[in-house]
Amino acid sequence: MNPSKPLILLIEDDQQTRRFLKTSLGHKGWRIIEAGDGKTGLSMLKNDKPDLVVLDLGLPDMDGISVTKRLRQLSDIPVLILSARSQEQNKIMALDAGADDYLTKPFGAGELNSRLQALLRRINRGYPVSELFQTGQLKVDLAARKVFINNQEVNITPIEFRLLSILVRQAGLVATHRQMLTEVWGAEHINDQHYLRIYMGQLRHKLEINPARPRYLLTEIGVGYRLAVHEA
Amino acid sequence: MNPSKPLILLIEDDQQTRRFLKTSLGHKGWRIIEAGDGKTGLSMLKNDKPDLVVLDLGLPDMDGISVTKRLRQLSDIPVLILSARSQEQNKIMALDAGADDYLTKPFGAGELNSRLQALLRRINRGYPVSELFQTGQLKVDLAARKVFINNQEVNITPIEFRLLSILVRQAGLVATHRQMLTEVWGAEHINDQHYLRIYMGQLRHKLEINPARPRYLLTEIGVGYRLAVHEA
DNA sequence: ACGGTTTGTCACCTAAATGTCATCAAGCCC
DNA sequence: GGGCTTGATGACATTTAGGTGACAAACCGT
Repeated sequence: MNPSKPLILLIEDDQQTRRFLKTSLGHKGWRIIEAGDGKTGLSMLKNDKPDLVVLDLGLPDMDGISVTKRLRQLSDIPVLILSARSQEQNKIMALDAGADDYLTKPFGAGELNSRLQALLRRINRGYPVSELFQTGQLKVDLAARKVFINNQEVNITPIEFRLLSILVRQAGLVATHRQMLTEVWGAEHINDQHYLRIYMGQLRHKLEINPARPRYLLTEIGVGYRLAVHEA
Repeated sequence: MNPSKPLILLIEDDQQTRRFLKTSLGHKGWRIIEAGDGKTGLSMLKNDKPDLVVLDLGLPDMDGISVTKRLRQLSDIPVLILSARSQEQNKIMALDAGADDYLTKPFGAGELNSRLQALLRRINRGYPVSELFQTGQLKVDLAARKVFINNQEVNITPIEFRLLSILVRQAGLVATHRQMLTEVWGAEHINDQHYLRIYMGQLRHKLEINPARPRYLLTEIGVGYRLAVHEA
């Protein structure tokens, strides 16, 4: 997490909106970095690690829903969508794709500010700051995004890591198929349990001594998966 | 936190809105409990431990902002505000008082559903707590889906677990054939008591020292089954 | 003690859930 | 641009659980 003021990544192509937000949010105590299109936005997400993303749906290079999904694949960061489209269907699609909030233009800077604060409140409560989780010979550092088995770092892909962090955050308890699928792929993939099999399989391959008899990543048939808690 | 469907506490005095939400959200897989005023709502929060609160701002007994603040004092539960007032100042006040989202009437059930899902996604990232039920040498952790006998974990199938949870939730009391059959197999299987014999038999086999003389899973002839409550 | 009723156990078969392998397309890094 | 990594997808193997019928045992009132 960043030093004092929270950092917003603003992905928006319209110059006028950008200026408006830059000054109004700046006055309310946020730091802001900007991207004019989806591609730039996604790469800035990786490099600058902002605390929040404000995303305009109407970008020149990619459609907003895709950007949202991509953001979700890359991180758990809160996303607030700005859009001129006020039809319910647009909102539903964006929220189901993983956005946290949806605000239609025109909007007031005050409301935006309060909504961003609300998101930040949520995130700061739920998230463990930076702790090393350990069970048996498996160590996971959520903040640093690193995984170790027998003190050896293991290379983990984004999707694998997101699945693993869900399991870590509720270690010992069951993460349901539904929960894992919505958090990683979005609500519309609730039935794609196939995905889970594939990626849980890959995780097991990387983390388990004998993937066929897992010690850490346990299956709960008909329900989901569970990370076993062992002594160090 | 209930393992099955998320539970919404709806605090709303308008009958029409209540009916509308009850049916539309019900169809989307939520369970709903209702309160007609702020006082009732706050007490239901304590007693029923819902997963989310949907709060109308215009209540008869207290103003909505106070209810929101009070909710926040009592718990971290996500709160979505419904209101007829669409002025920015109202939204800001509600959000700053601790609400997570603000939706103005009229709104669509689809959008509300997606917004609630989004909130739930966020909250699920906290650490759930698990409660341990114990009777004699039998321990059951409903959240973790784990069962222990003599401190040894026992493997339990989905149907077995569902039956066991029914018995745990009303430990000491009789669960009728009818209740167990409808909860696990659905109302149309009320007469298939054969199922119960099979699976209760399997449970006994796994949990009882001597399945023929059960200490935990007792038969109530002609009525149902009962989980015996013993000292630790 | 007896017959009918209720409950428990066994073995088997099938269907469902899960896991694995191979492949293809897209993005990313030099 | 070319090699490498990652994610998505389909086909197939494997494991596990659920359903079913036959039969044995226990229970209950008379």
